[in-house]
Amino acid sequence: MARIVTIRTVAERAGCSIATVSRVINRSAPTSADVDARVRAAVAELGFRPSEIGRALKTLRTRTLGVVIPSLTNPVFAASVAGMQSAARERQHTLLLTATDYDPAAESELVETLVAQNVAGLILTVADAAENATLDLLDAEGIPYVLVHNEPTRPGRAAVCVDNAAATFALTQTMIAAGHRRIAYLAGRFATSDRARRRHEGYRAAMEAAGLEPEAPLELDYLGDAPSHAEALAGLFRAPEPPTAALCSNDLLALSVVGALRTLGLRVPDDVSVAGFDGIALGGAVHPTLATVDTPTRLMGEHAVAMLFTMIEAGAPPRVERLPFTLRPGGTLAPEAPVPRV
Amino acid sequence: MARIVTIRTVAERAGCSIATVSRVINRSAPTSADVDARVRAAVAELGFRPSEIGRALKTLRTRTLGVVIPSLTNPVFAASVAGMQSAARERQHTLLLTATDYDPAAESELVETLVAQNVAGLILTVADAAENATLDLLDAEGIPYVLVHNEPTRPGRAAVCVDNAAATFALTQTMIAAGHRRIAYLAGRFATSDRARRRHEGYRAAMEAAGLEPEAPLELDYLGDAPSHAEALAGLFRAPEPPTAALCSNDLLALSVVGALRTLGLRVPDDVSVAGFDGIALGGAVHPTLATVDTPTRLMGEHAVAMLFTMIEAGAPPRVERLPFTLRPGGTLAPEAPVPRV
DNA sequence: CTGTTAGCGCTTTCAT
DNA sequence: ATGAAAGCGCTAACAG
Repeated sequence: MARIVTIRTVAERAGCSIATVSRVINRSAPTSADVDARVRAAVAELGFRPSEIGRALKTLRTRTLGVVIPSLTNPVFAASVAGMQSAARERQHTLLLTATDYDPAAESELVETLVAQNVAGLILTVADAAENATLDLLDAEGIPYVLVHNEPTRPGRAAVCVDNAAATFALTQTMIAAGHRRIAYLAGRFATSDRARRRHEGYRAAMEAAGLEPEAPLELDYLGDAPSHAEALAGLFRAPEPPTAALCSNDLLALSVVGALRTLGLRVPDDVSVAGFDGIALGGAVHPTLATVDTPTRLMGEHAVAMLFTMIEAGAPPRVERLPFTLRPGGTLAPEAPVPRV
Repeated sequence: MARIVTIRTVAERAGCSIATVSRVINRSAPTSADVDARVRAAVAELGFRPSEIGRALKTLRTRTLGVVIPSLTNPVFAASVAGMQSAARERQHTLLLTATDYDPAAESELVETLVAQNVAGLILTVADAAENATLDLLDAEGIPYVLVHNEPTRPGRAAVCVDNAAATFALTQTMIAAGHRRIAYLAGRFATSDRARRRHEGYRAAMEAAGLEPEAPLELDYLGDAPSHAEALAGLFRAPEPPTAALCSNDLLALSVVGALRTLGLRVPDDVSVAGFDGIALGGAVHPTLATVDTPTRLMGEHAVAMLFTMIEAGAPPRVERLPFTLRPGGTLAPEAPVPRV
């Protein structure tokens, strides 16, 4: 199966030593035009590709980046992995991809698996970047890594993210400016997303800055289907003074909430406005379009790889790169109709 | 950096030879309870994880599966990769993920990269499974691989897919039963998707079986945005006798087409019915919901891994596994209103 | 400019 | 039941 043609086969065919073959292939030392041509011919004839394994064992360095994300099913992570893949390919690297399925306990196991493969570095989105034994381990072993989406609170951790609190602050302000006063905050599970928590802080700050009462966050599982969300939302939206708007901690949840509200007989945005967070492509394909915070998800993946390489190759210190976000208007966010103000 | 603790470190600590450490770790030969305990203690204390590289070099076999897909941005592929990842993890394997970005020329390069990494096997979705030099190469080298989504025409190629033609045949019949007579077929680029071609065959067969005139397929790039699609569709739908329904070769395209039709001032489904293919989750989240062929995308990824393992470990011959599909009704598909029939 | 050789971490005979 | 030693494919000293 696998490889039968090794560097030795090539050396024999070219009539030189394996060291010379290596030199020609990697241009790691000058070689004569003569032997150079013979080696290249032999390589071509035999269809030789040097084994990454052999190289890795010698150099203790692979051309592989380990990736740990919660799930590929969320387009946000799919997009950032797409960015990583593209950036990694530009640098002749490949991605070793793993997913936790939102199980924080899986993180350490997956990281160990990846470390055992001698990945050159890691890119990960974890449940909680603050309290994380796995990251401590990587720090201790000096293995370079970059967080994506996570916005680390403690210094010394490299990350590519957006300013989550500032973004929800701005989004909440927009909703308030549209006349909304009772704005619900619906979140994915806080336990598996420090993003959801940071985003809630921005919401609360904006509410308080406007002299409004922040609602207690309602935690939903956005992997759940719309019917289950309808149940969870029924109490909130059938109360005497229901919210006129809902800020959701991510787009997938927001889309599901729109469906759930319809199930409850509420119109979006006429009865309830909805906004999300992330800016997934499909938010623009639905009708009405989803109002959201547009984050450069794919770019975040690309930048994470770029940053990881500066750490690996130039020994750059960890830093946090906050990419710009924009508010994306959408049909799901309307002026609060019944009692219009300012 | 990487690993400082090797099998030798463990052997010293446990006071035995490295061979014994290996035996204990892999249970590859009986060991005394005494040394067994010492080795395990040493492993735990030192935090030792055997290097996959060292193991791979010796055995010429990694615990890694190579994956080649067109793009992670399409939820269909993201879902099948999610299935692969989960199935691979169950078997202590990881995925080496690459994407072609719909460039068929990239396929061979990526496969070579993966083969150079000594992957245990490959799972791929290619532009065209029939004419494919890369697959011929894998066949020649005897490297096990399984296609996903592709429905190979030539025997001898392992694949997990659905019966694309049968599915669009059934879907087209449903549209015809709803009274539609002029049904357009909108496709992603045929050149990069043998699926789109197979699906068109089913459409044409159903139209002809009903004595209707199949429309020439209109090729669209579903990575294009809705405005560009609106232009492309304007001619077709502003003709004197426009189609009353559009069958799209995939869901992402269908969602985009729904948006484009709206841009043209056409209502869905009142003026034009739309159906897709794939069954991506978000088709159920939009309003109206997308009528489509529901394919078990994630399951296809899982089955592909399972099949690959039977080939790797049991030397099972390549076979084609066709998974069941279902027609998913949706709000985008309505009875043809103006002239209702049967 | 080129060849020889050691050795990366591990598994696996072959002895004992 | 355990150890010694070879060797997987490659790179990098070191010689020449």
